[in-house]
Amino acid sequence: MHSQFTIDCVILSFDNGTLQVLLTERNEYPYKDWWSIPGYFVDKYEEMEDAVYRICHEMTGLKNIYMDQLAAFAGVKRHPEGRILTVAYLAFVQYDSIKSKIKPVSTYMKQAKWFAINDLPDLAFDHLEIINKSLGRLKNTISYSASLYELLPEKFTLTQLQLLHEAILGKTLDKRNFRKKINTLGYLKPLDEYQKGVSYRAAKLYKLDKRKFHKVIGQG
Amino acid sequence: MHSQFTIDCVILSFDNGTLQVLLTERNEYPYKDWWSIPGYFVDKYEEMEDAVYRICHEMTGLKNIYMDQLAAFAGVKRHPEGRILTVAYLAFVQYDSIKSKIKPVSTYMKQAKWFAINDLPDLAFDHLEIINKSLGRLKNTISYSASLYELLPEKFTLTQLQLLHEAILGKTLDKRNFRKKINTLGYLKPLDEYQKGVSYRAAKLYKLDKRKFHKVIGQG
DNA sequence: GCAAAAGTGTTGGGGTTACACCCATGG
DNA sequence: CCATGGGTGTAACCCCAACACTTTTGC
Repeated sequence: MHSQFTIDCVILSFDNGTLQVLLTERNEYPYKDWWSIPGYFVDKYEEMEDAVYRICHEMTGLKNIYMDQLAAFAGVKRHPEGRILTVAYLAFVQYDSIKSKIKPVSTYMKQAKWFAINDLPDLAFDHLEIINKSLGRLKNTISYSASLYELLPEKFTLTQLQLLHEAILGKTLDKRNFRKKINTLGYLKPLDEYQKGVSYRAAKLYKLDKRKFHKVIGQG
Repeated sequence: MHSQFTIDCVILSFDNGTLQVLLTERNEYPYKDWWSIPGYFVDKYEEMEDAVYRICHEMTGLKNIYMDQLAAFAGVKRHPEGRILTVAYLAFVQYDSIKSKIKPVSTYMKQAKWFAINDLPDLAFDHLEIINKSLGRLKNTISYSASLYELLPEKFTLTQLQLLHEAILGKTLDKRNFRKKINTLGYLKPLDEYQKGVSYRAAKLYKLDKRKFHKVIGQG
């Protein structure tokens, strides 16, 4: 028995210099065979915080990802079978580590697939609007949120981090200034490891020092 | 005929150096005779943007105030008669100009009254949580939002503006630095008018130049 | 004249911007 | 040896924080 509202999850990632969003192909009416952001009805006695994890898992196969509430959407005509309110959530995940795990558990979705944010298919319901709202949120919370680093591999190069910032902000940044700033932040740990398999000078790898991050951000 | 979700309005104001929130005394069960933030059910075919104005007017007598969506709240136990999701909205209004107009239109509320944010009565439902979330939002959006100035009279002194910032940020600010910063903003218009009825040097009055505000903020 | 708040500048430090070349690696 | 991205410093400027006294007014 479920309630009369749904949860939809905007799951963003970063690959190839562009932001990616995880979409699912619907296997049920309405909007059968359309791409949509993963979502479903909340159970009657289920807290939203629990529902969002369950639904994300059932629709995409992904587990244990951290989601933030984005907004409620309740346009009278957003759902063809009568108004259904949805609460949208936003999550960041790193592309590579979960690539192979993406597969709907529920038969409600046929498949799940990444799409570049600039090259989306037609979307079910008002899901385009929801995605656009997510991008605005991302722009505002950049650099205040550890979850930004969920978008990158655990070990990343400074160039990857810069490309991510550029993709979010929609403008190019100066390499030297970017690195200077990164240094002053104090919560990026340089590793004694380097990129592999590239046909040019291998870049140093870094990782987020979560301890220090929370110390620094907690105060600022 | 209404839907199965409600809208609740956090209406903030500023008077006497402290933030104030407008609460309504409930005249119906559940939580009859309790103080609550004004809210009610959305009609089945009513857009949220319309509902929020209607509900605000019916419960408080206030019209034409601008509201922003804050978040959805849907705790299983938040409503004693079964889970009811609410979408909370946030508005700022200036205290003096609407003091006399505050009176519920609907009999669903007995009265509406301002409370200092630091001295709230027990509240119905999860309304305390909703108010606390509003204050967090206010802190984050300070100085980016023209609606901040809805909290002040149309003509205000720089000291009033400073006290408002201090109330929101929860710390004192340096007078000279504050004024210097205000000057650089470029969207506060000094008037050729002064405070009246004070027993000390009368302060110059200012008002927000909305034209310039949108020019400046639109770019930054 | 006194109480109460208005109004006003300067300095030092920290952060941001603009800008260009050499280095290491794989093919 | 060439193509590709990795990595590095300095100077000008702007913004922010710290700090105290004089002015105006009503009573």
